[in-house]
Amino acid sequence: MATARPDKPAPGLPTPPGRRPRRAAPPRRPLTQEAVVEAAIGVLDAEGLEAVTMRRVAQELGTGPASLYAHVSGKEELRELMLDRVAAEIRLPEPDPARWQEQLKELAREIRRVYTSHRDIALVSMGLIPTGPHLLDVAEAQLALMRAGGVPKKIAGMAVDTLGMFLDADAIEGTVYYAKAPAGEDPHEFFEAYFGQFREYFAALPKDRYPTITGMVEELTDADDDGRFEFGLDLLVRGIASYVKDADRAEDGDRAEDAGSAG
Amino acid sequence: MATARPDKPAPGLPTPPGRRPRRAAPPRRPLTQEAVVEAAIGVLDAEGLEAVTMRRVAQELGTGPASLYAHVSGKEELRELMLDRVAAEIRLPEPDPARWQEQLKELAREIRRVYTSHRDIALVSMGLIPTGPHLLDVAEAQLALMRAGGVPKKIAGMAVDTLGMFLDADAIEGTVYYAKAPAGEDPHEFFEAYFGQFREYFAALPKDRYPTITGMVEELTDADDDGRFEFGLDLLVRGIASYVKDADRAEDGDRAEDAGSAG
DNA sequence: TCGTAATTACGAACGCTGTTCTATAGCCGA
DNA sequence: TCGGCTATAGAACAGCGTTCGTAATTACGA
Repeated sequence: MATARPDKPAPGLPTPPGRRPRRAAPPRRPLTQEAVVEAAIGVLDAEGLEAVTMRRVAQELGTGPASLYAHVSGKEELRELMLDRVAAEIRLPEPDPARWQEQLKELAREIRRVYTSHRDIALVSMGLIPTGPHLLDVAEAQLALMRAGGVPKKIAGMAVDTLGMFLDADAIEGTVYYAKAPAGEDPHEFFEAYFGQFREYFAALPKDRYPTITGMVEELTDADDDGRFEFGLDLLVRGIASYVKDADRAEDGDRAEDAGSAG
Repeated sequence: MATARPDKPAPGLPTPPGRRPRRAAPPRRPLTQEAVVEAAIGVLDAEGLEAVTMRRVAQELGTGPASLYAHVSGKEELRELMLDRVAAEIRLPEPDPARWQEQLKELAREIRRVYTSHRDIALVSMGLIPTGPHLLDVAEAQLALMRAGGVPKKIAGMAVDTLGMFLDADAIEGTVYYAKAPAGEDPHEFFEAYFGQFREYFAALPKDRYPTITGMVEELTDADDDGRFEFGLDLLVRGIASYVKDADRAEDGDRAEDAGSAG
C-alpha cells in the first residue's frame, strides 16, 4: 500500500560529514493536491472514511498535518476531491434512446459498484450538490439518458436528484453494516449472525403492539441487498418513464405496455 | 429552554451555619436517562447535531461529561435514544384500506415534518435498523397501511426500507443546506443567494462537455423542495401500488386509472 | 439511631481530532 | 551572489469521546 520513501533522514541522527544538512529533505514526489487526494483514498479504502484524518493522510505522505493545507483548504474540500476522484471510475454509457430505461439502470448499478468499492465514500455525496468535473460527467450522463428517452426537463431535473438520493442512501446503508464487521472476519458470515440477532429481536416483540412486524419477520430481516436495490431502482425508473408520454407520445413506439397515467 | 435549577449552591461560598454541607447537592431533577436525552434534544434543536457533544449535554445538565456514562453507554446510544424520542412525535394514522395510498403519503409527510423540525436528526436514522419502541411504531404503521392495501409481504418489506431511505435522504438534504445558513439570517433569502451561485456556476460550464446540464440550468437549480419531495413520494407510492393487483386484484375498485404493469 | 455497603457523581486525565501560527528550508529570478 | 517567495512542517490551541479513581450520598440492616 504505502510506497517506501527511501531517502528520509533518520530522526535524531547527526548529519553525516560531507553531506549538506538539508533539513526536511524534499520527498521524491513533491506534495501536490493530486498526491494528497490519492493518499486519502488509500486510507479510505484500507480503513474507512473515519480513518481519513488530516494526520493520517499526512503520515501516509511522510509529513505533518499542516503541510496538507497548502494544497487543500481543509477536510471538507479534501473529502469532496476524494469523491470526485472516485466518480472518475464510473464508466458512462453512450445514449441509445431505444434502451434508455435499461441504460439508466445499468448506470445506476455501475455507480453502486464504484461507491461500494470505496467503503463509505457515499457519506460524502449525501446532500452535496455536484460541482466536480467527474461528478458532473455522471449527472450529465444520467440527464442525457433521460432526455434521450423523452423525459421532460422538469421531470428529469427532479429525477436525477431522487435517483442520487437513492444511490447515496443505498451505498451508505450497505457500508454501515460493512463497517460494523470486525476487521479480518468473513463479512458474509458476520452478516448472517448480525441479521440473525435482529430476526430474534423482531420475533420477540410484543405481538399486540406490533402485529404486522411480528407477522413478517422473515421478509424484514432478509438480507438480500441486491434484491432490495433492484426493487427500488425499478420503482424509480418505471415512475420516471411514466412521465414520458405526457411530453412526446407516440413518437417512439418503444414499449407501449407499461406507463400509467402521471399526475 | 434549560429549566432553572434553583437550589444549586453558589460555588466558592462557605456553607451557611445550621445547614448540612451536602457537597454537590443532588439537583432537583436527579440525573436520569430521560433527562439526558431531553437535554441532548434541546441542544440538537438549538445548535444542531454537531453541537450535541457529551460535554455540551453535560453542561446543559450542570454536570461533567463523565456523569452521563452512568445512564447512557456512549454517544451512539445517546443518538439512537434521541432519534426514538423524536419519532414519538410522529402522529400515526388509523388504517383505512380504501385510502391506503394517500394515507401512506400523509404519513411520509408527517415523518418529514417531524424530522426537519429537529434539524439534522435524520443523519442518525440513515443506515440504522429501527429497534426503539417509537421507531418500531412508525414502521408498524407503514407496514400496516401497505398490508391493508393488499401489498404482498415481500414487497412491503422492501418498500418500507426504500421509503425510509428516501425520507432520511430528503431530510438530510434539506437540513444540510439549512445548516449552511449563518445563524440569525433569513433562511429563504440565504437559499436564494446560495442557489443563485450554483445557477451561475452551472450556466458557466463548458457547453460541449455538459450539453444537457447547461441546457437545463433553470430546472436543476429550482429550489422547490416540497415539489421534489412530492415527486419522489409519488414515484414510490405509485410503484408500490403497482404490485397490488398481482396479489389481490379487483377486490377494491378504488382508482382504476393508474397502476401500470408490474415486473 | 447508628454503621456500613452500594450506588451515583464527577474532576482529572489520555489520546485523539481539525486548524492556525510561526519559523525555516529550498528554489527562482535578478 | 543575493533577496524574495513559496512550500514545508514543528508546536500549539481548543475541543472531542471515553476511562479511571475517588468522593459523596443514599439505602439498608442492626
